[in-house]
Amino acid sequence: MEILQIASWNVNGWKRSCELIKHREVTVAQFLSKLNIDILCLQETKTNDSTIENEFRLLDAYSDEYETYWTCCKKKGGEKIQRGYSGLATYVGHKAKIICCCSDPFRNFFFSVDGFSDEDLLVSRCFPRDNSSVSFYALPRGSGHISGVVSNQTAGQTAGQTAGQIRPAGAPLQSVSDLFNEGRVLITIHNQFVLVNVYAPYSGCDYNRLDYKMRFLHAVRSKLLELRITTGLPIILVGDLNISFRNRDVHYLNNVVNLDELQKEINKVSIREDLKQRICKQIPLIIETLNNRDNFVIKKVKGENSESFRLYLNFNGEVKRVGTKFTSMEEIYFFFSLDPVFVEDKYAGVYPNDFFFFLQEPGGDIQGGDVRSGDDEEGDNQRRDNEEWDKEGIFHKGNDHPGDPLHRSETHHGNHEERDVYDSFAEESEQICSHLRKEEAAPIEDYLLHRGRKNVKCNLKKIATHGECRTILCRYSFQSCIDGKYNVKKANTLYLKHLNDILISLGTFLSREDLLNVANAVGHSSSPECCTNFMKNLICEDRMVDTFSFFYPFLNGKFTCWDASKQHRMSNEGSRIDYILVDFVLYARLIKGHSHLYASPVILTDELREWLRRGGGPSEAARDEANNGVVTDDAPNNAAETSNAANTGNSVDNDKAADNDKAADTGNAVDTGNAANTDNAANTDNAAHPRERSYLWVNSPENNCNYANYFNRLRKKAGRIPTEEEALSGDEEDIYHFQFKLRSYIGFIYTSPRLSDHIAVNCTFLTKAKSGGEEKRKQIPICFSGEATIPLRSFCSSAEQYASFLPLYLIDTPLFSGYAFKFLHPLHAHGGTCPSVARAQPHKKTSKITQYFSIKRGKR
DNA sequence: CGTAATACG
Repeated sequence: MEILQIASWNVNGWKRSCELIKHREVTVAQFLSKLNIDILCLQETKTNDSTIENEFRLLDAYSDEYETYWTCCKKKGGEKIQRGYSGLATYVGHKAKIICCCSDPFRNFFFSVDGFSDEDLLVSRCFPRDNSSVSFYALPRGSGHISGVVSNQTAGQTAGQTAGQIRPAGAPLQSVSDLFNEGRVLITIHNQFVLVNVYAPYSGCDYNRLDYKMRFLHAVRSKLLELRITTGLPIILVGDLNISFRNRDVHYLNNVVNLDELQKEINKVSIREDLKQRICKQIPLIIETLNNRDNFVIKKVKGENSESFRLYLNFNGEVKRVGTKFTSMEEIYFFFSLDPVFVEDKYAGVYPNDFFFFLQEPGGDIQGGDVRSGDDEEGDNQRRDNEEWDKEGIFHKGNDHPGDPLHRSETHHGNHEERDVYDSFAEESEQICSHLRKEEAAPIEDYLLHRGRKNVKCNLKKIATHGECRTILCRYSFQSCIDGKYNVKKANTLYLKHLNDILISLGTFLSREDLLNVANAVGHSSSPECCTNFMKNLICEDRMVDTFSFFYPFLNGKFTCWDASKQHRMSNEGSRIDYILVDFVLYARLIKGHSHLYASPVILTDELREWLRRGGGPSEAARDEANNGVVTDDAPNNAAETSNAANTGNSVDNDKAADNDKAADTGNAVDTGNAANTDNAANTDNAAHPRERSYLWVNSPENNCNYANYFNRLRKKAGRIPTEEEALSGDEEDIYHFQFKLRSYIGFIYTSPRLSDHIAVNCTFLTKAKSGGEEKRKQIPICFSGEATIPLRSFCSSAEQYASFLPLYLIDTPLFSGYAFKFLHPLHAHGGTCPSVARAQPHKKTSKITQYFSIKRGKR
């Protein structure tokens, strides 16, 4: 049973991290083989083209054991090239055979297209959570004109803006590709999936770049939609998304609590009755105090070389000091004022809230250029030259799809919503796929279109005739925010740590467990709602699986990133912003592995060391676990373990096993309302199943904290790289290598904080479906796009099933891609390169590398 | 505080 492990890691400068890794492992290849990583996706490499070319040895960019793909920041803010910023790399081992690669994903995306009308609409779907929508239009050949796109060269000449455009001078409407040019997306297409490596922009501590970030994210989402359609392959989206979407994805003290909600839902919080009453009594006073800034008394304290601020609050005449110290007045008001906080959307009116792309036969009037081989960078430029740029730059506001108002009510207790989605999909998908196999497409199509799924609008007349059209236009629209402002803090909300500060000053003392219980019951992520909604759309609407939270919905304290400047890794005060999301189709191939292992950040505490040495555990529980196949040897590659993992019901495609495991997780879950579970897991000496006890012990908050900072011990205060004399003690050596002994299938790889302020996240797949192989694939190749080799017409007539299901993409995305994936042949799989995406080559050991990376920097 | 170029996370 072949398995494939993918890891994603924000390395915060690959040059240095790589150097450190090589100091221990000699080569990156050895590091990868030690961790059984077949594909390593890196973010924040901070490299540039010339570094890759000139210092490829330093970066281990060339090896016999893998290929490497790179993208770098081209420029920032439309200005000069910023070197040493952002940048991605994907290291691909030979096992994960790559078909092609694209480092310029938005080159065929447009902000605006003219020459189509509502009558051309095939089908559209609105996603009410954030009012984003996807629409397909079937256009007669030759219609549809790219507009609103001004190349950089002509931008200066068209400075006199058309009426109706609010674009400030000096902010030319660029092409989509030119706007997202910071080396943040790297796509590799493999035999069985498309891998999208992403580094989402950081909003900035003052949310200065939230507008850019949201537009970037929506662009990525529209690219995912395009990739699903044009490749027929499922997507694996990995990387640093700079979003924590659940309350559990941020440290409990950094959860945001709504005071009204806390008051109303106090009974959901498992804390002592007297504490509940105390809190409920004090909330009105807190609200009253914080609502009037006259109650804020702020004192400036001069330090030796810095100043800090202290906060005193006037509680109805009683003045109490709150918290310790703060860095600024603004910070205090941001945290303690109950007013909502908004930030301006600087892009409002500058860029339209639409992304367009075409699906059509080659040689059409719009795309112009002929099909070229992937490594011909001129093709792109020629295509550009042939295009008729509309210098008016008119764009349309995406208001065609009035949907439900924003904000669907949602609870924040785990991710039940996502689970319901998965469950209902799995059932329905099975039914429909079996129907499809019998080639009875039409009734199913009718069924899907007519079953009244709301938010879907379709034009049945157009659908009936769209085979005659030769161009399909796809439009992704989004509502960036309301009234040109993003809400980054809601009214009546406080960080739990600040609420705690206030409660302390009022004489109410909550224990760590109490606070954790408050966070789990009514806490919210501190990411802005527009960001969490984006993630929820990926999961609930596009139905991707967040591999970590899906398998571990209730774990607390599992983070991928910590603020290095504040040494927060020591206290495990972090956030989970690095993800591996997969299209639902791949869900059945994920290897869950052993429950405590894919929580994985296993650290060598004395107890665990002893546990390992004995091959048993702190109890019969762990021994039981060990006998069950816990890896204690140094050769996690051995076949026995692999087949064990794959066949003993740990693989999720065995429904029964999955249910059992899920049940175990839920039973152990800390938010069962039992406060004792949370922090005292290790000590809980109840009658729980040994396996559960072991699980609780390994995943207790104490251990989480240990995991988080254990490798700090490797941190040497003196010198950047330990010299030979500083060679690590046997103990540390032990510890270092320990992380490679226990194999994690889905979870985290707790890399040393010396390497990066992020750790790596990983997940593992079976490369072949388990149950007796797949259904026989049809010899109908799927790959069509602006530069596809398959004319849409012939495609439609020979694969009318697939074509007729195109609209269903919107109605049931996983069904669509599941069908394509299961039954049709991706063109890429046998055709070598894929013309629609091949735009970059693996790094090669040659003196002239740069030519392969100058895709977007060619002449315009 | 660390990476990298003098900003950014």
